[in-house]
Amino acid sequence: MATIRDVAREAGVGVGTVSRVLGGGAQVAPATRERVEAAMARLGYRPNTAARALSQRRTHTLEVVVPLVTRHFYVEVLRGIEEALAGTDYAVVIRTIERPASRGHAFAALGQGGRADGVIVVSVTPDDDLLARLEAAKLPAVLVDAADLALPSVVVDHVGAAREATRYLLGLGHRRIAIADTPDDPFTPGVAVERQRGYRMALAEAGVLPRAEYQIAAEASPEGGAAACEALLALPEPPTAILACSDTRAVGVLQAARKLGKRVPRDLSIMGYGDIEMSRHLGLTTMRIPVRELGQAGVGLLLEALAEPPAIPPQITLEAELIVRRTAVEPGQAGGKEPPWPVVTPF
Amino acid sequence: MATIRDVAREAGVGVGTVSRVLGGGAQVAPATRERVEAAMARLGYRPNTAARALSQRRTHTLEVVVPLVTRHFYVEVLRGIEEALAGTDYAVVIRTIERPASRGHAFAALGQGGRADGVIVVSVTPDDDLLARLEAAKLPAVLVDAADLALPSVVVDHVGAAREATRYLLGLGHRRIAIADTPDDPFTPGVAVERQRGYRMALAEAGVLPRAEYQIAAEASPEGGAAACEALLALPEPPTAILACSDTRAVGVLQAARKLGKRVPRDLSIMGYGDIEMSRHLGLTTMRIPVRELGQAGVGLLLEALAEPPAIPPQITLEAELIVRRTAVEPGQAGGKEPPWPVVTPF
DNA sequence: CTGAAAGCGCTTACAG
DNA sequence: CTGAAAGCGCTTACAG
Repeated sequence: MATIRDVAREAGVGVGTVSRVLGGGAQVAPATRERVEAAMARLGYRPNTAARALSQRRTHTLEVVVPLVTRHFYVEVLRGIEEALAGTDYAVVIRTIERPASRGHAFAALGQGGRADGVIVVSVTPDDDLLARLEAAKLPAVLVDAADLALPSVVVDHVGAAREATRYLLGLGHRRIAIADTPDDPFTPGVAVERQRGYRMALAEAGVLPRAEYQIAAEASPEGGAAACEALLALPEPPTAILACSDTRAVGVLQAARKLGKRVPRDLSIMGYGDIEMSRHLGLTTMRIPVRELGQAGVGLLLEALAEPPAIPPQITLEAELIVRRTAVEPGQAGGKEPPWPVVTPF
Repeated sequence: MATIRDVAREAGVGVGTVSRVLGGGAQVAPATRERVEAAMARLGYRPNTAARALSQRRTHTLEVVVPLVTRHFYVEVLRGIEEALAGTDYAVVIRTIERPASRGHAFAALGQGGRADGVIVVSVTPDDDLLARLEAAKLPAVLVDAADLALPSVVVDHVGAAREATRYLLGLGHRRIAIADTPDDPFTPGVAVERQRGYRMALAEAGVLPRAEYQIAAEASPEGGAAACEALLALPEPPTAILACSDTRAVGVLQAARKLGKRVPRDLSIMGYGDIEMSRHLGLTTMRIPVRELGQAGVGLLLEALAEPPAIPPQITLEAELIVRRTAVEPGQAGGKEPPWPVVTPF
C-alpha cells in the first residue's frame, strides 16, 4: 500500500501538502494540487483510516446500539439510519446488547477507545449511570425510540397512535373494544403503558367505560395473539373488535378467530399496529408506525450534535398513521358490510 | 480519556509493559500484571482503537459488501454474519452498493485504507478486475451467494432446490408444472438459470417434456407473481401447479388464483421458494433456503482465511430443505384432498 | 502557498 | 520479565 510519503515523493512535494489536498479545504496552488492528485491516481493511493483517525481524533464512524432481538423493528430502524448516512462519509458499526441485564456491561464499552464519534442508542432508556458516562466520555449521543431530556431524542407518539386506532374502531360503532399488548417490554417499558393510555383516553372521550377483562396481555408473536384472542372470545361478553398491539400478534388473532369459526371482519374486527409488509398482503387494518423515520431522524440529530452540541437537546415526536384496509368494519350486529373479498385468515 | 502513558505512570511501569498486559499473550510477572490492571481499572482506561490499528496493522474490523436492495435476503445474511461474529472481537462495517453499474466505483474503495482486515462480498460475482484488486491489496475476501474458484465461496444449491421442489410436485402427481422466475437477476445472474436447470432436470427424470409456455418471467414481487399466474391460467392448457421462485411472488400467485376463482390447493397447487416468515402463517409449501447460514458460513471462511490463507479456496454448498405445508397437494382431477383448513389467500 | 517537525496512542523488536 | 526507543501513517500548528 502506498503511503502519503510515497505520494509526496512522487509529486515532489512535502507530506504536509499531500495532506492538505487530501483534506480538501486548505489552500493549495491549483498546479500543485493537480500534480499531487495525479501522483495519488498513479499510485492508487488510499489514505489510511486508522492513521487519520489517530491524528484527527475523529473516526468518521458512528456507533449504533440495538437490542439483539432480531425483530423487524430494529432492522427497519437500521435501514433508516443507513439511508440517512448514505450521503455522508460516516461508516456505522453496530453493537447489539443481549439482554437488559447485560446493559451495564455493554455500555461500559460505549464509544470504546474512540472507536466512534457519536452513538445512537435504540430502544434503551438510559439510567443515570449511563448518562454520566456519556457525559464523561464527551461522546455525543442520541436516543431513538426512547427519550431523556438530557439527550436529543426521537420517539413515536404511541399514546396518539393507540388513541387514533381506538377512535377509529369507536367511529365504526364498536363499543366492546379489547386491546392485546405486552404487559411489560424489557427494553422500552413505557411503550405498552402509553398505548394503553391512548386506548383509555379514546374510550373516555366516547364515554365508554374501560373493562379490565378487555385489556389483555399477549406475547409479541402470532401465538401470543392467538392465545389472547381465544381468551377474549371465551368471555361472557366478548369484544366486537380487538386492537392487537403489533401486526405479528394480529396475525395470531386472525388465526384464532378463524379457528373459532368467526368471520373477520363481519363477526370480529381486528386492528394491528406497526404496518409490516405482510399486513398489506393480508389486508390488515393497522397503524403505520414510522420506524424507518426513527432511524433517519436519529441520524439527523446526531449529525447536528456533532456539528454543534445543542444547548437544549431537541426532542422529536413522530406520529403514526391510520392505514385502513379490510379487517375492521362496523360491528356485525350493527349491520356490518362484507368487504369485496373475504378477509384472509392465515393459519 | 486516559492513555497508555497515564496507566504506565499510575502503575509505575513502562508503557511497553502496559501494552503487554493489554495484549494478553506476552510474558508479564503476575505481580506486575496485577498492578497494571488495577491502574487501568482506576483510570477507566480503554485502549484507543485507531492507535492500535495503526501500529498493529490490523483493524479488527470486517467489511461486508451487500447490494442496497433492502430485501429480506440481505437482512438475513447480515444476521447470520452478526451471529457468527458475536463471540469474536471483530466489528463489522457494512457497505452497500447501489446498482450493478456502480460496482466498479464501490469496489474501488474496498478495504479502503486498511479500514478492514477482510471482506465478505455478498451476491456479487467478481470480475477479473476485482479479483486482481483484492489480490493486489492482499485483502482476504470471501464470496457469499456467489462463487469463484479463486476465493473461498459459499453458495446455495439452487439447482438442487428447484429440482427437489419440482420432484415434490411430480411426486404428488402433477404433470403440468409451471415455473415463474426472474429472467435475469442483476446481481447474481446465475441463480435463476440454475433453478430452471433443476426444474428441467426433475421433469426429465420423470419423463415429462418441458413446455416453453410454462417457464414464465415474473418480477420479484407479489404483483409480478400475480401477473405470471394470470398469464399461466389463461393458457389453453393451464398448469396444475406453479413453482414461484420466491415466496413474495408466491403471495401474488395466491392472490391472482383467488381472484380468478381458483381454489388453492384443490384447483391449483402453489409452491414458494425461500421460506420467509410470512410463509409459515400463510401455510405456503416452499423450499427453505438457508440464508442466515450463508452469512455464518461466510464468516467462518473469512476467519479461517485470516488465520491462515488457504492453499486452495474452499467452496461450500448449502442445501435447501423442502417445507411441506398446505398449498400443494395432488392435482384436483387426480382426486385432490382438501387440507383440514382452507388455504388462505391474501389480497 | 508550502516544508519540516512534532504529535496522535499504541506495538514491537532490541537490549538488558 | 521489563524499559527505552523507533515506528505505524496521518494532521497541524509553526515558520517562512
